[in-house]
Order: sequence, then structure tokens, then C-alpha cells
Amino acid sequence: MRLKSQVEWALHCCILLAGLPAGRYLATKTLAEFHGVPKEYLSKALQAVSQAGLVESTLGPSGGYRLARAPEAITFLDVVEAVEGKGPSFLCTEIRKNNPCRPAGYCDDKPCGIARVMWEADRAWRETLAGVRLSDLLGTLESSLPAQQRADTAAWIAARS
Amino acid sequence: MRLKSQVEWALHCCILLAGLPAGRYLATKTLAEFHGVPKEYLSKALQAVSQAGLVESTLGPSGGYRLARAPEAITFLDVVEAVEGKGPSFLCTEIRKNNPCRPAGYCDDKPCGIARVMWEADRAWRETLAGVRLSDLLGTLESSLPAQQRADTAAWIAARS
DNA sequence: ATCCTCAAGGATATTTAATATCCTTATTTA
DNA sequence: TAAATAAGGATATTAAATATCCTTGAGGAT
Repeated sequence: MRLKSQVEWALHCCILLAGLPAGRYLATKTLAEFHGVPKEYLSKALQAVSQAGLVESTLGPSGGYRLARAPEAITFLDVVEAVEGKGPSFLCTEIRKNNPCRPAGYCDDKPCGIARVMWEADRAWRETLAGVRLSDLLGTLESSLPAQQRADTAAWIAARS
Repeated sequence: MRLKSQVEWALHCCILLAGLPAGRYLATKTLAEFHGVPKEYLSKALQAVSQAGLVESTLGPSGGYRLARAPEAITFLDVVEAVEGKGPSFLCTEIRKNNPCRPAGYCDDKPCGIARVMWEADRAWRETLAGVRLSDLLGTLESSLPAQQRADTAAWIAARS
């Protein structure tokens, strides 16, 4: 069970967009180059994030993506679910119903106990992700870099937004 | 991101084994028939659970599997990790290092902030699973069945253990 | 002893999902 | 009008999940 690499890419892109001056766009090409990932495939991730309403895009030269809401109003869960989907990580196929002593048409009232535990863990996972906003990460990505490179990075992005 | 179906199978099998009288074995064939899953493939899941030390097996006629510890001493996390592995669901590929403004050999002190959040969510997921023991589920699986079928099921299993 | 049953595990399909690329279309800016 | 861009369809490639088959060696039953 592993999340798609697109989840990582989408999160990094959203954080980067969160650091832009209001209204500025960054093109897929720029985001791909900055993160060293294939442009065409990153585009699919950005489309998913766009369809979830987290970012908005504009066409033509100087086009690209920007956040559709304030960084305080977008959580990690929003981004993760945009790319990975909202479906639970545990799929209950109700194998308890294959019990040979069970009549065929018998209808259960309660969900499977095992599934309930797995879904509770899933809920805890999502709750943690929902508790972190893009704004919480602002600046922490470059914080490990020396001041000079942080400035270089800011200039590099500014020149392309 | 979805867990393998073998996780579901392994959990159901372990709960079933947890309900056996001490020392009794259940064969793969029986476990497969009871849950309506392919015997050969279920065998792979049981092997994984066995290698994790959660169950132990014996060969020959009347052979099969039984729990290696008391149901109170085995958690959902034990079973899930036995089948799914202990690796985190989020793989950080350090794409921040592809920042074109960053010197090639620069060595980071801190882990990526995004990865830390994702790993924290992973930890919350595992913590929930670690908080549930096999003994907590004992009986709840059949509890949705009428008394007659519960007795039939118990007899069906007893006849094969 | 001999035979049958069983778990372990290697080998090998088959199917599905993730990863990746290419191309067309419509839109916007210069 | 021309260039750049996002959107999205089509398709190829790779990896993982799912599944089956077969051999080996251990354990009971006869």
C-alpha cells in the first residue's frame, strides 16, 4: 500500500503556489522543472487538483496555475484526496458472507467488525492530514537552505510567475 | 492507495483462529473454504503471517495453523504489517533536492516537511491499528448471525479443527 | 514401511494499477 | 496572427496485485 508519487508532487506544487504573491501563476513547465519531474505526467496531477477546485488555471502565454483559495483554507487532506481519491484504503469484500453455514439471502444489519476497525484507522489518518494547512508549511521547505540559496530560489520563481 | 485483499483475508483468518480451543489447528483448505477465497493464494498470506511469528503451523494430516500467542497479544497492526509490510505509505523521493538553485552536494539536516506530515498521518493510522487486539473482535463476527447459525458455524469449525 | 495430507516455497501466468509519453483542441496573450 | 498554455484523449510501458501450478519435505494413519 503506497500513495502515488503524484501525491508528493501535488503537495510540493501547492506549497510552492502558496508562497506566490497573490494572483500570480506558475506554468506546469516551471513546476516540473523546479521539482525535476516529467512535465506531461505532472500535468495530470495538476488537472486532478484543479478539478477538485483547489487551484485554478489560465491559458495562453503567462498562463499556469494558482491557488483557488487562501493557503489557510487548503489542507493536506484536500490535496491528497484530490490526487488519490476519497475512497477508503481498506476495501471490505464481505467475505464473512461466504460462511457456508450462512443462508444465502441473509441480510446484515451491522457492518463487518474488521472493516469498522480498518475504517477507523483510515479516519485517524485523514484526520491528521486534515489538521495541517498549506500555510503551516510555508517557508519550511526552503528553511533548510542557506540564505543565499533561499534568495536565489525566490528570484528564480519570481522570474517565472 | 488500497490495501491488499490478503490483509482482509489474514485478519478474518486470525480472528477465526483466535476463537479456537487452545492448541487446535485449522488447515488452509478449511480457512479458504470458510471465507470463500482461493486456497493457494490465501496460503501466501498465511505464510506471511507465519513468518511474522503471529501463527505457527504443523504439517501432515490434521495439520494447519494456530495462533502463536494469545489473542490478547496480537494486534491488528501486527497482522496488517505482516501482510502489507512495515514500510510507510508515503515515499519521500526528496524532489526538493531537484531545486535548480540548490548546489548538488548540499546535505540536509532536517527531513522534508511534507514527508514529516505524511509520516505523522501514517503513524496515527498505525497507532489506531495497534490499539485493537484480536481478542477485542472475538465473537463480533458471528454476532450478526441468529443463534442457530452461530451454533452451526461453531460446529462446522469444530469438526475441522 | 508405505501412503496420504499438509505447509513451505519456487516458478509462472494473468490482471490491474501506476507511470509516462504523445497528440489534438481550445483559449489567451503579445 | 502566432506562440504558449491547460485540458484531455489515446496509448505505451512498467510495476504490483492476484492467482495458479508444481515440487519438496514433514507428520500421521494404515
